[in-house]
Amino acid sequence: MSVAGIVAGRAGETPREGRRGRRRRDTLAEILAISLDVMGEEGVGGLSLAEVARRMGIKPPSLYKHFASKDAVYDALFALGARAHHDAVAAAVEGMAPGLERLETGFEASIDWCIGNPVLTQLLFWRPVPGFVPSAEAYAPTAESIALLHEGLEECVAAGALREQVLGEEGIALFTSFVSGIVTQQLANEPGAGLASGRFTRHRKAAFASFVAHYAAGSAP
Amino acid sequence: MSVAGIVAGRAGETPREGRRGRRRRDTLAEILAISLDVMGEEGVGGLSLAEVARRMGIKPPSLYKHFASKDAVYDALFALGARAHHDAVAAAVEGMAPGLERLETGFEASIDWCIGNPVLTQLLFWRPVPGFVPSAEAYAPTAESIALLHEGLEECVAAGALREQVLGEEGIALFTSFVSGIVTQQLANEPGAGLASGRFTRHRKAAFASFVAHYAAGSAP
DNA sequence: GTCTATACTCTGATAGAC
DNA sequence: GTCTATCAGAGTATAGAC
Repeated sequence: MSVAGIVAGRAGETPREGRRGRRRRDTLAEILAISLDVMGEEGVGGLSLAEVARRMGIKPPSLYKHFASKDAVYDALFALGARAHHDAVAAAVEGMAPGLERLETGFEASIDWCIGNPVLTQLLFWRPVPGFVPSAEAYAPTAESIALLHEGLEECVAAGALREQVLGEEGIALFTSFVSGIVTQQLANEPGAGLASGRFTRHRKAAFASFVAHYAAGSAP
Repeated sequence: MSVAGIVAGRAGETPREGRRGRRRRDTLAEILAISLDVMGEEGVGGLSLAEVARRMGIKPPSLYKHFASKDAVYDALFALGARAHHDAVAAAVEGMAPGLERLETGFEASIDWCIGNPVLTQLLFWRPVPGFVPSAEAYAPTAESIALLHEGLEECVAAGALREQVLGEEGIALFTSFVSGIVTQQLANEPGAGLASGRFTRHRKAAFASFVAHYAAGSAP
């Protein structure tokens, strides 16, 4: 799902289209979508509400009818991103039979979403905004993601595919670190590349294989 | 080595110490050290030369006698960080016998340095500063680090400890991604923790073991 | 919900005296 | 190398009319 698709149905809209001559859309969603545009161009920490207002064809004070502060915009984007990421992974593994294949599908879906949503990924995983700390509500979907992952690991253990050790803190830490590492390296060093062509994402299957090799039932502890 | 140690011998100096009453030190190094302080407090992208000048007890224009622009400060810090990181890893493996143990020592040293220098790590690995692109000179030590890593992998292959496949792009990508992933997760989610206590760095040996398990000679391709 | 007007603070950077 | 003075601009946020 694209950035625009996450926020609202903004696909096909030209950036400089005037506010008046446009079909009525949810202003709140538009603020978030344009904020993402600005963050993509100026850096995640470079969001300026004045610039957002400029692009919307309104004056900065008008934005404060929708968001109490700049951090409130960040928080809304954090919540939205965490939710979208979780939903993307959950949707990808939905209906699959338990086992390593399902686990790998989730692994891939997570990386896929991050590469497709680099701005939100940076906000979620890198915390590049000085004073901003996400609210508990915004952070909530992350716990769901961890639970989903733990469930997937449990299935693999139950099926005899992975050792029990993977269910501890270590397994979760390694799995998320591997995702984070591939995504971070890719976005930092080769931002424009796609999932298949990226110098790092290209080897995501090898990364997953490493994880499995370490925890495979029958391998050394 | 501490941040202060990297830049110059500033250990034990109190932050508010006046400029006049202090033993003469290299102003250039002091600018960089205080810049790191500010970045640590305000975020990497939140560096303000005015704030640096304030803490040094001088006026902002004076800084421009040493650095042509704010990006020049970032670039100097990038160069310094890349060099320090490389040197830390090189020093750790210096004199060790070739093999997996040497490789793991480098792996650990890299993570160790990053956790000990979170601000420089963010600058080097996350690119959180909007317009800033490091110069070729600043970036140079990174190539040395890659060469050192490649050398270490070659030794392991020669010794029969790892499969030849590790020498391709994939091996380098995975190794650096694993380091980056553990460090990123640790710094983003539990910034204050140390190497041994961190929820993610605590499992760095398991991450290395995963890498080895995947490429171990005799394991499945 | 939008506007005008405004208050306030901060920034990076330059010119030129000393 | 330091200063004063200054530019030229950005930003967040609020008050209050409409």
